[in-house]
Amino acid sequence: MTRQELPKAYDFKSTEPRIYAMWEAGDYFKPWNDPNKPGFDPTVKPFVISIPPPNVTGELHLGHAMFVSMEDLMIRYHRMQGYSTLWVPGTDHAGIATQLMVERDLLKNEEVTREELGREKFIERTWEWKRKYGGIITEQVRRLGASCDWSRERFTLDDGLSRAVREAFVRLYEKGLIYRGPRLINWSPGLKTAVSDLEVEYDEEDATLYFFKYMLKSSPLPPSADGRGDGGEGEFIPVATIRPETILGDTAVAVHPEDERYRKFFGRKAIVPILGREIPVIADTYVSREFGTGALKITPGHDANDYAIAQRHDLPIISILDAEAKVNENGGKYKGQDRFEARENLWNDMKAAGLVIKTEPYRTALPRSQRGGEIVEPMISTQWFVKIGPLAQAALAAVRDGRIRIVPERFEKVYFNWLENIKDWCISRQLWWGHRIPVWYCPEGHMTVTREDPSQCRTCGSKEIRQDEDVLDTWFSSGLWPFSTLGWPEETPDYKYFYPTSYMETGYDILFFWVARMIMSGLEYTGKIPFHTVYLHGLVRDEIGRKMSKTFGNVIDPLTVMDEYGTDALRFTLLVGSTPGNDTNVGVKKVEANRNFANKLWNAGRFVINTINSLTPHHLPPFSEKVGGEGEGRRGEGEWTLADSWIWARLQGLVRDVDRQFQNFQYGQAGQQIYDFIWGDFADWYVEIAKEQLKSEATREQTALTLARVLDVCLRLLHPFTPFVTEEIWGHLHSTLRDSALKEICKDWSNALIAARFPEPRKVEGWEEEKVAEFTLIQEIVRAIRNLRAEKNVAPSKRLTAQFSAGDKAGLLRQQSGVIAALAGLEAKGIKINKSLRKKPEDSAALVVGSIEIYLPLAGMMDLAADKVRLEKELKEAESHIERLEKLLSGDFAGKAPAAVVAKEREKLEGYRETVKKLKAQLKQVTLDA
RNA sequence: GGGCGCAUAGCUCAGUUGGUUAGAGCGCUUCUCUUACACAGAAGAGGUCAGGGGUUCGAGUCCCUUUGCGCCCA
Repeated sequence: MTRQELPKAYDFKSTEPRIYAMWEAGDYFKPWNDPNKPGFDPTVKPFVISIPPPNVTGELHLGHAMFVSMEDLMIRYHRMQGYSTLWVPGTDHAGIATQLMVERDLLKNEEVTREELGREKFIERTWEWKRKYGGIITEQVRRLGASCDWSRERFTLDDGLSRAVREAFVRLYEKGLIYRGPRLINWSPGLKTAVSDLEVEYDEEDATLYFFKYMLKSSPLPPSADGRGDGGEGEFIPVATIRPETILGDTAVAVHPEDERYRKFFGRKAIVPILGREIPVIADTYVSREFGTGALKITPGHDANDYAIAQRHDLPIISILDAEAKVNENGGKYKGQDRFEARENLWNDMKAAGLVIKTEPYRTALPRSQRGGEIVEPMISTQWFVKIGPLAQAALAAVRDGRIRIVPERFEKVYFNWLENIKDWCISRQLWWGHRIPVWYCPEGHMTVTREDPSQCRTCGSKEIRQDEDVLDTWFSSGLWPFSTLGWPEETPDYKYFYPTSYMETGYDILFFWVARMIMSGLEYTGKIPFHTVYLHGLVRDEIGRKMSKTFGNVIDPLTVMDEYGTDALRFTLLVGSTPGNDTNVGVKKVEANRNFANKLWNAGRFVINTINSLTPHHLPPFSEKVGGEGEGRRGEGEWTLADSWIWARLQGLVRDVDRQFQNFQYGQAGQQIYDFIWGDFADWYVEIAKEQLKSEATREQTALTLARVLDVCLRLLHPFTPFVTEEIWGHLHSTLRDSALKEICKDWSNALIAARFPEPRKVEGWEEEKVAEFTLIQEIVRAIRNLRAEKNVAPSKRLTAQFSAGDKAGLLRQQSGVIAALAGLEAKGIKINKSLRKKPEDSAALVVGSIEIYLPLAGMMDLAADKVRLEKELKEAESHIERLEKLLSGDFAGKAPAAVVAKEREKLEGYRETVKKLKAQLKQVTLDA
């Protein structure tokens, strides 16, 4: 049989698209138990994740790469465990972001604004845009290897999802949980829409604190004792503000009730500068006496705290700004001016009027629009709100009583804190791209709120109805995502079988925006939790922990990285470099290292495959009874070599560890351990020993068998992390095995690794510990010899002879002399192993490994002085260990620590005592020779 | 103001029921193109696990506290 040689380096470029196409064509991404197909078994437990839908017109960034990698890992792991697995993909219409994108494009290419175009035409154009660019992000998600069921892909503006949104809105309305009214909201003047509290960000910035005089109206009261406050002219309260233009909307000046400085002014009237309006001086404990001048101007129409004070004191509320944040008719002569322009002009006018005291630089947190970046203006505006209290209570209970688990746990506190202090949710947006609010008004002012578009007013029958102009917050529809994507409000087969979903995996930055709202919505509309586990990953930062930003220029483009190092390398970097809920720093150096790992695996695989290929069937002893059956794991007996037993024991230990890590969501740790095993144990040690074992007819086949089995398990373990390279190697391994003398071992393998079973932990059989200990001794011996060779600059090609004084380990060493010789560069025939040596070999350097002494003939390279230094150093170290252990064992430790732990330490002590004995003898010899 | 997180090798980070010689990658030093791999192999240097206190036979790991940095909420 002829096989084409596998290339020396793993070629991810040609492999990845081919493998992904194979998976898709093979329907591997679909749940094997499908409620829409014959033979469906409703008792089979599914595993379901809904993808956090990326912006439909967005482009892939590392945040996407992170969640796709993480969720694909979860999905592949569960799929390999046999769950009927569904990962629902889809995209979000992302109201503001998309609308801005299209507006910008229209302005740039056609010099037309959306207002000029008109609502209908603009929406049409946005759909066109979506059709043109909407596929880019999903293609990029595919490139990451995402094994989602593309036949179930959804979009938040789909007919079905739009129906879900309308159903949700109408239900809430009917329950009285949605209302409309004028409230103080956050207004984004750039976008000309209301935004929710969450969409406002606060950053410390340089600002100016303006100090001015609030003149008091002459008092009708009689003069006071100190002769001041006599109602005369010139009295004022000094006030400090960051936003002088809001003076135009002031309706009071507030001071602390116990503030002696201003006490005398209570009940007096102050005069609004320039406008001349009279406003009361009020007392409120909210005022901080320490801040500024201790007096606070109250602008209830443009400040949330002032609004609250105004409610308490029944103050009038004056709006002074319009939708573009320009001064309106309430601003007198400043009408029509931009808020910052008005600030300057008003201040100048006040200066001229002698009302100004001073200005000072000041640092404060300014509210900015998360999207537009401009300063958000609190304004009174008529908007739609969700009365969130009852929903929040249900959502709190679901996490409190454990129906929903948040990983890592500490985010539960954050979640509780937010929901306990939640405010009503402003859900209307003055945008065009989104779900239009399903409310119609007639000229009489009646509202009609229906699931189907009405043709007349429900109250008066008027046919002159018009729909509310606003659309809903995008997060309103995202909140329905886990069930709307499965068909809700219809009781579809998918909804009935796959809902509630299993995990919700996303970044902690949208815990409030999205996760909490999904939980509230899920409980409200479906009566069920939308998922039982929330896994939160951290943010991806650059290699030194800075947030990635285009303006800063430190953005790493995942597509470029994948072009350069392959998808698996990027995925492995993101998965292994992160711990739950913690931010992770990514640099291309790490990706490169993981590209190297993929190549290492590839080459180890290549070695195994070539080995199997070169087995000649007719030379083989009857082996099949060893191959199959339950006994295959028992590597501690019979013909298995020490290395065979060792690698098998280590592998089973790895499988147990990985299993445990996966249960605890420690994916990074699991990946790291698989990496260490493959590179450190399998490639560096077992493969090297296998080369020796393959030379001997007696051990050839069992070695090939072990190589194949260990590689197989490694590939299965690693597949959820690096699906492409593992699938590719496994495919070669599978086809090679099928045509080999070892075909028995792959008889129950699936066609593709993606559908293979994940390794399950086996019980320890009892022989493992001893074999691992024995092999560890061999490793120590080999390392000691290599070390000395390197120190003495012995050429790697130079084969040395060696004599061992091995005591009770002589048997083991004789048995393993071939391994030691091969790995340590010794001449196999030149190795002499005795229990003890009557006299020390001449011109030899001595090594001590525990109770074993090793003599290497290094005539001509001997440096007795250096040897003495080396031996003394080792002696000192061993003695310090003895001292430490003796102290330890003579203390309470021996009595209170578990027996096994104590025994282990005793054993160590014995080992060091042996070592010291040997070292001392060596030193004596060296001294004599010198 | 309230809450949370982080501080471990030159750099970036692992280290989850506390077990006694703290690990990896990158970087650094020396050697080697040994027929799986130079995207590699071998050897090596490098850490009082931020400071202090406590619990314990035993603390990087648990508790308290100080300092520095970051984040969230108000």
